[in-house]
Amino acid sequence: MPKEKYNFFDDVFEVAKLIPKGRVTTYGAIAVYLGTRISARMVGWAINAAATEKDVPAHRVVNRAGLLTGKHHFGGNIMQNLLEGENIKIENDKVRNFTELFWDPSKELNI
DNA sequence: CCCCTGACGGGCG
DNA sequence: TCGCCCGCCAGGG
Repeated sequence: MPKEKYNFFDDVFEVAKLIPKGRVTTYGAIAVYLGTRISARMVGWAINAAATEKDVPAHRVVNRAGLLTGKHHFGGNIMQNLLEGENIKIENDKVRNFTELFWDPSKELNI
């Protein structure tokens, strides 16, 4: 508990909360926003833990292809259901109009 | 210390 | 867009 080794966990956690409703982002975009020092894989690892322990809209985070890679971890079609509840169309486990719905933190937040 | 795995991404064809 | 290969970093056995 004295050691805060999960610093980047919290970083991903904050960024994920900033994702606007009805928008999606990618693991790589978050990694770049945090400084590239962490790989996109670590972002997925972190967001997984964050979503489990915190209330993070992890369903708005998909891979670069717009594929709902984490849907299996949500269980059933929970992830797809949440996205469709935000007017995001899902087709064949992929986000429809992904490029338009894509929300880049380092571009939109400009930090 | 070594090896494998993982919600990934980029390059190439 | 898809398939294949490689680099990325941390954790578990």
